Amino acid sequence: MSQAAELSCVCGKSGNCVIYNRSVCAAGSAEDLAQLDRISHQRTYARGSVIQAQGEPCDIVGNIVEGVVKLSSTSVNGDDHIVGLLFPSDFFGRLFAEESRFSYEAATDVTLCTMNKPAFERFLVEHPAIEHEMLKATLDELDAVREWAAITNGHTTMQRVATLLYVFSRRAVNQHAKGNAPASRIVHVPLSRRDIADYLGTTPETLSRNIQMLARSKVIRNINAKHFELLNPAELIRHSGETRADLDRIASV
Amino acid sequence: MSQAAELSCVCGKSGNCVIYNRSVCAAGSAEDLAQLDRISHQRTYARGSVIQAQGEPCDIVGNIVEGVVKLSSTSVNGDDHIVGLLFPSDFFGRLFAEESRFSYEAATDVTLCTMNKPAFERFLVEHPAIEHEMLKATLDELDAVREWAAITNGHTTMQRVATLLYVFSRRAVNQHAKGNAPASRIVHVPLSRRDIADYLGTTPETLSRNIQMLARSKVIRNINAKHFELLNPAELIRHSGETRADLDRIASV
DNA sequence: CGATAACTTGATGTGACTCAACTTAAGTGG
DNA sequence: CCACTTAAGTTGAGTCACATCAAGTTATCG
Repeated sequence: MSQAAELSCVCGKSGNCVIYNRSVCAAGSAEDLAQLDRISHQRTYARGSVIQAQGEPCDIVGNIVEGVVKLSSTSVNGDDHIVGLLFPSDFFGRLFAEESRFSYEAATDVTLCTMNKPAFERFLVEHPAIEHEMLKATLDELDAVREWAAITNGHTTMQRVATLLYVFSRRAVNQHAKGNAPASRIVHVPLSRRDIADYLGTTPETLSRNIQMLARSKVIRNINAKHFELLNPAELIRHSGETRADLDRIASV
Repeated sequence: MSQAAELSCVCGKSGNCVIYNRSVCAAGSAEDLAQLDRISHQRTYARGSVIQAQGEPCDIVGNIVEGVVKLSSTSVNGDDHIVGLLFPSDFFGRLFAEESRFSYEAATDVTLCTMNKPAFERFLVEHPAIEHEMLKATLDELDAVREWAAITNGHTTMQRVATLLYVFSRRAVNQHAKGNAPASRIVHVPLSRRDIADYLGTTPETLSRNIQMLARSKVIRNINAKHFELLNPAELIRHSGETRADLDRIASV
């Protein structure tokens, strides 16, 4: 937070953007970025606030600069379901549609680089190279969502929990360090138990039991509610029911 | 089958394509279509045959002309998971990637309009308007996959079964008739029980029990394994746990 | 430091998976 | 074209993982 606050907008031509080299903006020329710079500006949202409500007309899109945004669907009987998590450099918002079928909510305090949706849509049509990047990114996202759907559906809660923990440990590495660095021993999961449960398709109670089970068997150690120490990564992978290669692929998206 | 066999390719300039007005080709000019016509040709696959194996390099893409293609993922322990079903006019294949993370298999006998992948990719880059349509279609698909993920995850098997039956009844209507015609009384689900189970994230046994339960309570009537008569649509909707509006939206994708 | 939310732990009921037998449908070759 | 074979679908019994309800414990924030 403190660091991101002093940075210019994501696509700023000054080039000091934290996520620049990982977002779609990377495909644009200096002039393109200058143009994007004009239609974008940074905004912060407190944890829990709604960025875009389900079914509401959406007028902003953009990139996550910092924090985690949850993409969720609330059914008629009131239970939430998280269908996606968005991390720094991920694009948010629903292009080319009147309204969003899902709600975008700040799962942590977040910093976003927001743009007026119609303005960005016009920009895309005028810049096929960047629209091409958007298409590629969307195709990757589609694969990732399907992969996650396959995981949440065919596996036990323990397998999902283990997968999530391992993927988060890898993702943190992918974002901070470069190359194929080993997984950090400390895993930070910045989500509440309820959000994790909604993402994994289970309840906070069952989730807690599984986490404690992993802690009792010395696979992880609970530092606090959102921090874990990875004592036995190999065992964690075994619990996930996936191969290491698959897990690393999921984490890389 | 018999009818599709005598039709020219999907994007044929002769304009007698069955799915033309629903596929991305609709955005192209006459010249564009002629160009597509040159790189595409129709192929048929027998039920059960693999169009594109998981993890294999993929060299073809295209549109479904007739039949149903299942997009599935096989995990290490061998159980299949269907992450998507493709119907006539849907695009298949993984653009801009070396290999497909999922396998494409013919769930019924299918007729495809296939194109050489690199050739179509080159075509897209040269035709931003059509690539724009691809992006919109992909965004729609992403929404649909997420919506389905939310359904399979938070609902009981009965709710999923009811949803599937209702959506299939609507989808058939959307494809054959035009406008907001009432749902047909006869629902045709051209998939095997195993495929349906893999799609719904359950087993053939549990699926069968739920279908028989609906039949016993006179909500549907089993004509044969793949055909059902809708005796009480309102009850079916009630069993699905969704609103009618939501179901219709799902079916329209 | 007190209040409220977040998380953990316990007890209990049940939906759905598993293994297994049976029935019906779909191919196949003589 | 019909017996034979094999696959597909249905039904049954038993078990278990997980949701639910409820109480207790630990964080978090004013």
